[in-house]
Order: sequence, then structure tokens, then C-alpha cells
Amino acid sequence: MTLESLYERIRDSSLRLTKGKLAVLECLYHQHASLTAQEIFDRVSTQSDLESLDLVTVYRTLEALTKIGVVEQVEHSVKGRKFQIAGRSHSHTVHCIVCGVDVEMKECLLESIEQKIEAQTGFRALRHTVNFYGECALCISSEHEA
Amino acid sequence: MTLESLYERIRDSSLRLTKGKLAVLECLYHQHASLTAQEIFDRVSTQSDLESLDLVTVYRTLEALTKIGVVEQVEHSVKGRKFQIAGRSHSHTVHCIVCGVDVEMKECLLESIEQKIEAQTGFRALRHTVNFYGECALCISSEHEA
DNA sequence: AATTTACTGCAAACAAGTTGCAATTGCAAA
DNA sequence: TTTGCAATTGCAACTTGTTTGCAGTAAATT
Ligand SMILES: [Mn+2]
Ligand SMILES: [Mn+2]
Ligand SMILES: [Zn+2]
Ligand SMILES: [Zn+2]
Repeated sequence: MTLESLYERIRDSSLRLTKGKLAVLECLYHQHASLTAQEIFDRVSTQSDLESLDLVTVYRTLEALTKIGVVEQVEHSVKGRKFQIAGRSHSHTVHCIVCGVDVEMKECLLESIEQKIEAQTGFRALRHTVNFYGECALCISSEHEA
Repeated sequence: MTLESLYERIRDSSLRLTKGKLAVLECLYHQHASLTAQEIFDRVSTQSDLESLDLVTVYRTLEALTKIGVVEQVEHSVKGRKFQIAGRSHSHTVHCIVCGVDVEMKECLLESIEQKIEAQTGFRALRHTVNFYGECALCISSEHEA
């Protein structure tokens, strides 16, 4: 999925391709993981050549882009709402409740479950957000030392 | 898991078995699903014989009970943070993004994935929260009518 | 009963996200 | 290219959910 194809989808909607949208979109596109609105705001504010883009505008931009399906939202149990380019292949992280590290998994692993849900409930076009918690290998071993 | 056994775990901790804790705990215990702090507050306020229990106290009680592992928290993508008795067998719901209905699954289905995560990352004692979204069977069929 | 320490209510502070409004700007038709 | 309008913006104010400070109250333990 190219950045240009995302611009196209914006032009095809009633949305306008403004500097703000370009900055937010580019920021998310070049980011592999998801970001909070605040994180996007911070990056756009410093990295971009834009003098300033209000945090409110970032929220409104993300909402508009979500509405046309270019962006999607996930809930991170610690960081709250996060945003990412929609439809990309994804995986999930495991969060250590002791040291706070987030470890990324190789792949999503939930597709098979979604198939069962479709069969069991008749739901279609399923999506999901997941949070896994536990104690990471490092924290387990330092526990034994103490 | 009996209610009395939960009281015991509270007595064994540094916590005190107050009217407030009893009310919150009983409310959660007799509830099969999870509840938001506000929902717990509402139920305790009306149902219980307690004249009043401040919402702040409900939050502090839930935090304390979470800390000793009697209560656990899950993120509902629509309703926000919810609370439930920890360690009960559980399942998950699928949320229809069209009509908003929540359909309960028969079982959790994620244990097998947690085993893979343990093997892949060395994490232990995994827990999870999940949100599944899609379009429910009813909304799909009414779409065809229109 | 006296002591200790957790708990409570109330007010205030916070954080994330939303809304109203007037001024600005993208875009496309003329 | 100019014009007109709907989309967009910044700013301030607001809402909702949650947390904190503090002074008084109430469990447990002796
Ligand atoms: Mn996934
Ligand atoms: Mn589960
Ligand atoms: Zn760790
Ligand atoms: Zn539905």
C-alpha cells in the first residue's frame, strides 16, 4: 500500500488534502507501530516543516481519516487510544506488568479465532484489538536472583 | 470460588473489610459480566442498604482489590475500563459496529494463543483483554433489504 | 478501651478527548 | 484566474473519567 494511494482515497472522498492531513498521514505511514494522538502531535510538531498544528486538529484529522477507513484505532491498555494506517498486516505485543516492556509477536494469530466467531455468531468482517500481559523472561529471572 | 473466600483474602492482606468493600465485592460477585466504576457506583447506591458510597471510594476500593488480585480490569473499547472478579472462567463478546449489540461467545478461545506466546517470548502468567468488532447477522440482513 | 493505620467524603486537580465559533483555506466551477 | 462555498483550522471552553490532598472516621490489634 503506497502513500500516494492513500492520498487518492482522500481526494476521492469529500476530504481535502491539507498540510495537516499530509503531515499526520506521512507520520503514520512511516511508522510501523501505532501512535497516540499526542505522539503524532509531538512528531508532527518537531519533525515536520509545519510551524504548528493544533492537537485538536490532529484529533479531527484522525477522526476524519478513520471515517473513510484510511486510519484505524486500537486500544492499548496502558497508552490508551492509538492510531495506525488501516489494513496493514499487523501483529500484537505482550506487555510486561513488572518492567513495562512491550515485546512484539511475529504474527497476529487471531485470524483462526475470527473464523470461529463468524461460524458461531454470524458476524462478518471481523476486526479485533488485543492486549496480552504477563511477566517477561528478564523479570522472571531477576526474581529468582533476589 | 466463594464470596467468603474473597473476604478471607482481604483479611489476609493489609486491607480492611469495610461496608464499602463488602458492597462493591458483592456487586461484582453476583454480576456475571464486568462493570464500569460508574455502574458499580449506581448499583451500590440504589440496591445496597448503604446510604451512600462516594464514587471516589469505589475507585479506590477497586484499585486496592486489583492490587491484591481479587479484582481485575479489562478495557472495553466502547465503555472504557471495566472491572470484574479475577480468575473466573470467562469468555468474550463481539461488538457490532452498526447497531452496537454485544454478543457473548461460548468460550475464551485465546488460551492456545497464550501458549504460543509463552513459547515464543518466554513470558509467563499471561492474561489478556480482547475486543472483537464486526457486523452482526441482523445488520447484514437488513442491509440486503434496503 | 487505647492505639494504630486504613478508609472515607468532599473539593479540587488532572488527562484525554470533544465542541462552538469565527477566521482561513482548498478546490472546483465559472 | 477569479469566485464561492464547504471543509478546515486555532483557540478557548467544556465534558467525562480518573486521581490526589486533606482532615475526620472507623476497622483491626493490643
Ligand atoms: Mn491481530
Ligand atoms: Mn479470554
Ligand atoms: Zn519485564
Ligand atoms: Zn448489528
